[in-house]
Amino acid sequence: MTRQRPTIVDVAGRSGVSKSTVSNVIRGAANVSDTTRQRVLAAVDELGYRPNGLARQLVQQRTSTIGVVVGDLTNPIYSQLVKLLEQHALASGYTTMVSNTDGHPEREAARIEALLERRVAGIAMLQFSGGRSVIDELHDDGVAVTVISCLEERADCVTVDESKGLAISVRHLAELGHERLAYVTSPLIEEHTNRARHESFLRECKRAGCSETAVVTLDVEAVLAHDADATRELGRLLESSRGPTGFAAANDIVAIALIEAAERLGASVPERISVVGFDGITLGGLTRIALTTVAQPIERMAELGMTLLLDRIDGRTTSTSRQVLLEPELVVRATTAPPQG
Amino acid sequence: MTRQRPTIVDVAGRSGVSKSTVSNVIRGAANVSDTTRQRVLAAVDELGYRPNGLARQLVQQRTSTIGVVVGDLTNPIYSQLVKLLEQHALASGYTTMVSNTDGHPEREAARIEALLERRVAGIAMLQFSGGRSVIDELHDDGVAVTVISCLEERADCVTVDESKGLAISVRHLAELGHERLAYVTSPLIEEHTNRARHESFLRECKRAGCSETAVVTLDVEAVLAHDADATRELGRLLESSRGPTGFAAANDIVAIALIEAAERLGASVPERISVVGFDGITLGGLTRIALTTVAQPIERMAELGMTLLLDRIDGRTTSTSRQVLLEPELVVRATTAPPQG
DNA sequence: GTGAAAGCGCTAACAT
DNA sequence: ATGTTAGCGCTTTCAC
Repeated sequence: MTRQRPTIVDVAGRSGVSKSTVSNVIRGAANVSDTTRQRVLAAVDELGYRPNGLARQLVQQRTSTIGVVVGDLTNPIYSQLVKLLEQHALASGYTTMVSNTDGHPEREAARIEALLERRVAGIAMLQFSGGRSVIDELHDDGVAVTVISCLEERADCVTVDESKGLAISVRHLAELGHERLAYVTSPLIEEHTNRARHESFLRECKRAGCSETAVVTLDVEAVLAHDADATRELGRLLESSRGPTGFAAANDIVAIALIEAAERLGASVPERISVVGFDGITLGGLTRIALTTVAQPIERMAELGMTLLLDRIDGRTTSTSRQVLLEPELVVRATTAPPQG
Repeated sequence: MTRQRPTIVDVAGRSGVSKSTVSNVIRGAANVSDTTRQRVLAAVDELGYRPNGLARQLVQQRTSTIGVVVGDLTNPIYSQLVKLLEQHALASGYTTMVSNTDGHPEREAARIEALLERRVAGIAMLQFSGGRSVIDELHDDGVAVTVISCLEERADCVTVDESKGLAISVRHLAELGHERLAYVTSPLIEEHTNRARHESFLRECKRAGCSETAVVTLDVEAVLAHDADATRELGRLLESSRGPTGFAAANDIVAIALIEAAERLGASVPERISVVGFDGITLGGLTRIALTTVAQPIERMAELGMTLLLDRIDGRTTSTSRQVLLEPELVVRATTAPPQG
C-alpha cells in the first residue's frame, strides 16, 4: 500500500542541489538564494514531498509531542480540559497525545511508558493515580510533568484549592439548615483526589457542627443503566428517618447520578434531599438539571497548566516544583434547598 | 533538564556484547543464550534504559500510531467513541493520537498534515468535513483511512444507515400525530452529515405526509450559556399557532439544547412540543432528560471501525473501499407525545 | 550561498 | 549464538 514516499534526497536530486540546501529551505533557514529556494519549492510540490517528523525529531533530540494522561475522557470536565489543553499546545507548536486510563494505575503506568518511548517533550496529568513512584520516576527521567486538577506537591501542578473544595459544599448545606450530611463518590474517582475531598468534607462538617452520617459510593454507569443493585445502598439510607438530608458529591457526574438514583427511589431533589456537585460541567446548567455545584475555573486551569509545562520543557523553569492554587466558586442553582420537616 | 538517556550502545558496553545482541534481547528475538539475555537485561535495568521509539519507527518504516480526528471532543458521543477506539487500538498494539478540529475544515487539514508528518499508520476520522480533496489526497499518499459515524463512499467507512437515520425520527413523530415538523441542527455539525440527515428528514416528511415548516439552527454553547439571542429564532417559531409541534434534531446535544431553549420560552416538552434526538448518548437516559432518540450502536461502530482500519494498515484488505451500514434504533422515552389541541 | 560528512538510536541482513 | 555493517531521513557543523 504505502508507496515509497519521496525523501529529502529525491527533492535534492530533482532540483539539482544538495540535501543540506533542501533542508535549509524547508526549515526556512537563512542563507538560501531566492532562485534556489524557488526551484527547491517547485520540486517539493511536484514530488509531493512531506518532511518525515520521526527523522527530524530523532536527530534533533527533541519532539513536539505532549502526552496527556486522563482518567475518564467521558467525563465532560476532562474532555473539556483535554480540548483546551490541545488548543494551547497547538498554539505553541506542540501536538498532544491523549491516553485514557479509566482510573487503573497499571494502565496509567503502561500509557506513560508508551509516551516515554515516544520521547514526548512533557506530560500533562489530569487525575493521576500512580502515587509517588510514578512522579519520582518521571522526575528521574528528566521529563517535564504538570499535574492538573489534583494536588501533587512533588510536581508542577495547578488545581483548585483542595482544602476549600468540599468545604464550600458543606458550608452551603449547613447554612441552608441541613444537619446530617453524606459524602458521595464513585469508584472512577482517583484515590488521591477522593481522599482529599473526603477529608475536606469531614473537616468542614465538624466545623459547621453537622454530623457526617455516611459515605455513598455510586457506580455511575450502573445507575445510568437503571441497574437496581446500584441504588440499593442509597435506598437504605433514604428510608431511615435519621438519614442524611444533604449530599456533597465528589464531582458533578456523581451528583447527577445521585439525583437520578434518589428520584427513582421516590426522594425528590431538592424537596426531600439537597445535592451539591463539584466541577461545574456545562450540562449542570440545564434547567432540567439545575445542579448546585462548586465550579472549577477550567479555562484558567488549562491555560496555566500548559504554561507551566511549556516553561519546564523549554527550561525556562529550573526551580523546584510550583503549585498554583485556584479559587473554586459556589454556583447555586436548584438542587439545594432548606430541609423539609 | 533532559539528561542524556542511555542508548542501546550503553547497554551493549555495560553487558559486554554487541548492540545487535542487545537489540535481539529487547525485541524478544530468538537466538540469544539465556546467560547473555540475563546479563543484558540486568544492564538494561541498571542503566534505566528505555528503547527510543522514534529511532525504531524510523528504521522500521512503520509506526504504531493511529490518528483520530474528531470534530468536537466535548460531545459525549465522540468522547465515548474516542475512548473505545483507543481501547481497541491498544489491544492491537497501537497508540492513538487525537486531534480536535471544532468542525473547521482548515484546522482539520492542518491536523491531518501534522499526523502525516508523524507518519501515522492510519487515520480514523469521526465526523469529517474536508470534502473529497482530503480523502483523495490521503488515498494518494497511501495512508489507511476509515471514516466512522458518517457516510463516505471513497473510503472505508462504518456508519449508521444515514438514509434511515432521521426517517425514523420523522416516522415516530408522524405516528404520534404530529403534522408540522422542524429539523434542528447546529453549526458544529459537519456539513456533509448535516445535509444527509436533513435530506433524510425531508424525504420522510413527504412520505409521511407531514409538512416541514422550518430548519432551526441552534448555537448549543450560547443556549447553555443562557444567551437570549440564541433562542430568538425558536421563540418566533413557537409563537405562531401554525408553527411546528414536532422537532427532529440532528443529534442529542442539539435536542437537549432545544428542550432547554423551548422550556425557557415557556413551551414545555412533550406537552407543547415533541423532540427526538439522534445518537443515543448516555445522559439522554437520565429521568430528568428522558430524551426520545435514535440510537447509534457505538460499541459496534468503534469495534468495526478499528477492525477495518487495522485490516487496511496490515494490507489484509486491498480491495476498494468497504462501507458497513449499521441499523439505528429508536429509543422512546419522554420527550415525545401526541400533539395537544 | 552551497555542499560534504558525521551522526541521531535503532533494526536487519549477512558474516562468523 | 554473537558480531559487523549498512542504512532509515533528517539536521548540523564545517569547508569551500
